[in-house]
Amino acid sequence: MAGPTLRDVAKRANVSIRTVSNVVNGYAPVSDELRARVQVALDELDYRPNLIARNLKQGRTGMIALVVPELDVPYFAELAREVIRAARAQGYVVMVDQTDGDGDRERELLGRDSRATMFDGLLLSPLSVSADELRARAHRVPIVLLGEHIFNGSFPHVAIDNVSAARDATTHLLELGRRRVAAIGDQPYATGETAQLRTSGYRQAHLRAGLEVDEELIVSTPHFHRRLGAEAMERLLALPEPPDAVFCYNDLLALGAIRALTRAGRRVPDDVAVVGLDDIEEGQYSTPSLTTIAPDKGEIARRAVDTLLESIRGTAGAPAEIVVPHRLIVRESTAGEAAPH
Amino acid sequence: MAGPTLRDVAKRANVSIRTVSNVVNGYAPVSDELRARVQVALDELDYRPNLIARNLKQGRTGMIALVVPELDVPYFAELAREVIRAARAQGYVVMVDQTDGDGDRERELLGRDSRATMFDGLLLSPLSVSADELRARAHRVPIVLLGEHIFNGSFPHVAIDNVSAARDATTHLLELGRRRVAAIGDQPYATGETAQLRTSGYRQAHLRAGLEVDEELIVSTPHFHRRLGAEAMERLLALPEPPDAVFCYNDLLALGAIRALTRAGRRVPDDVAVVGLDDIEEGQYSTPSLTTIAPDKGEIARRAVDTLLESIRGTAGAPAEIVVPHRLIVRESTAGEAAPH
DNA sequence: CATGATGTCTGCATCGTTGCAGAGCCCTCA
DNA sequence: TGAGGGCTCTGCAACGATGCAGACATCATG
Repeated sequence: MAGPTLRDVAKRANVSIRTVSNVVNGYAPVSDELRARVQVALDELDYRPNLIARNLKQGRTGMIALVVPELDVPYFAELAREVIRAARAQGYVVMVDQTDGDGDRERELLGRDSRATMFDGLLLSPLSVSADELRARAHRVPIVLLGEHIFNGSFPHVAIDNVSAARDATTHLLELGRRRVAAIGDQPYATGETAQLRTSGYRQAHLRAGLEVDEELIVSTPHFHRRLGAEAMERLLALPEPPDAVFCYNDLLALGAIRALTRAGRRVPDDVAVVGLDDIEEGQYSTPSLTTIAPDKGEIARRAVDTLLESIRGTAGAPAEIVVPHRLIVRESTAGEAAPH
Repeated sequence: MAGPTLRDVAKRANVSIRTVSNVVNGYAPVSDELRARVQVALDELDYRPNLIARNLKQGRTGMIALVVPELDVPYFAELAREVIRAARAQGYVVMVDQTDGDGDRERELLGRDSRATMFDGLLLSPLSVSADELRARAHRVPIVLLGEHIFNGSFPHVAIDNVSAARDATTHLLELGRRRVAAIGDQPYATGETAQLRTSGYRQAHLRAGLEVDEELIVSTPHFHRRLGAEAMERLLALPEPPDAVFCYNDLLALGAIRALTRAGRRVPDDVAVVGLDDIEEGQYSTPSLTTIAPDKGEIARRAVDTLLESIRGTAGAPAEIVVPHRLIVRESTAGEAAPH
């Protein structure tokens, strides 16, 4: 199973190992005659360089790791795709790992026996590891954080402006004339920082419109999955005064909410308008199609990869908070008029 | 940036490098006193083993690569999740790469300078590389193929029985009393082997029901994406005698088709019933929810990983065609009665 | 002709780890 | 007492590649 090594090729071509290496890499000048002879031997043996050995010698692997909670959450899958593409453009490959949203697994990744040393850098989308834990554990591998707002000067961090994104979504609903706008996805505990930022934006929108927030309309969910969106919506529909619009903290929640509305016989957007966040492809094809806040995923991936590579090459400045643009995309789930009350 | 090595720890604890290694790995017996001293040095320096060096020495990396066409296609994302999980259960990590459905990229992966040598094995879901090409290029790395039917004895291959899956889907529609059942997703050219198997199952179902296939109702699509499903459906609706049911070769096509139907004002399933294939999570929450053929993805992942590891460990038998079960899941998109013509 | 510059090619050391063979030491038992 | 065995611990070589310094031959130059 083990392939031929430089030594084998060298023996066959009757030259030194070093010369074969030079031919393979084109490093040093080699005469045409020798080069040809070596090339023949390379071909005959079908030599492939052992990248592990090369990596050991050079102290780098050309691999970065992307760690996300769940790969089958469309947002992360789409982001992963962009990251892989951005890394490839810079000559790096990406190893994708998922933590299943499990804090222990996230910590394990930073632990003593982790495979982190195999990578030149880490792109991390943490769910429950705190910045302090990260700082305590991650010494030697450059890290860039994605999405979650646990930045405190220790690590570069790439994300959209969550507050203004949520504000834009909510304002859109208020401008449609909706007056009971619910919010699905708050997470009022330590690791729910992103969710809290979005709640903050939701409140700001009301404040600016001179409206009160009905606290009953803010529903928490431990995760951002379809099922929880549907359940939260059902609870909202059971209120004495149900909402006429919902801002969901991601598209999956929104799709779940729409599902619950449809099942309950409510029309979207006529009875209840729905806005999501993430702009996953699915939202373009759902019925009704989904109005959403679209983060620029390509830009997130590129900035994250670029920042990580700078850090790897040692050309990085101080860790920065990088804010990537987002925009509102209006589709059917909010396109109609509000039904008269 | 470079961390402490065994040598550094050894120097500090005043023992040999080998003893430190023994403590780290627990290989050989070490007296309690020495062990304690070494442990202190390990902790003080925060030693982490250099996995690249370990890999070089041991000739294995503990990494396998999973190569799929597109990671943001839900089926592949869900499969990737299962593969990562199955591999982790066996102590392996998975590097996910995508080829963007690009044959050249698939070939590049097998080429001289590929990173394939970094992996103990390859899980490949090829789109356009043929078995012959694979055989010619992939010598030393164990390979297991997923999904596509290019098996010819050279490589182990894990997939569902595509013919019977398609037959089951089509039969379900026929048994509902539908009589003009369309098929979306045929690919009548060299690299469309899987699609052709499904077309074959579609025909078999008609044959067994004693019905003719109207060739006009079989629509080809170069890819399996939502947009193409919608476009294909529009073409079918434009026929003088449009279908009253559609079997789509994957769920994305089906969701696109449903979208086109809804937009055209047709009711699903009343006017047109729709069946997909893959059982992606999205289909459970779409409106209407999607009847589909569900491959056992967990089983596919486990069998593929197990087979690959056997091959890596050299305990494999002859390459086998492994068939994984599937089942029909009936949801709203076919649950109703056909509308009277 | 001596000198140095240039162009090829080579051998040795090294990356950080583990496999292997064996050195000491202490204890047991004939 | 001394041979044998078990327990710890160590040093050397090796995995397969590249960095570096230098050997050797050739050639131009003063």
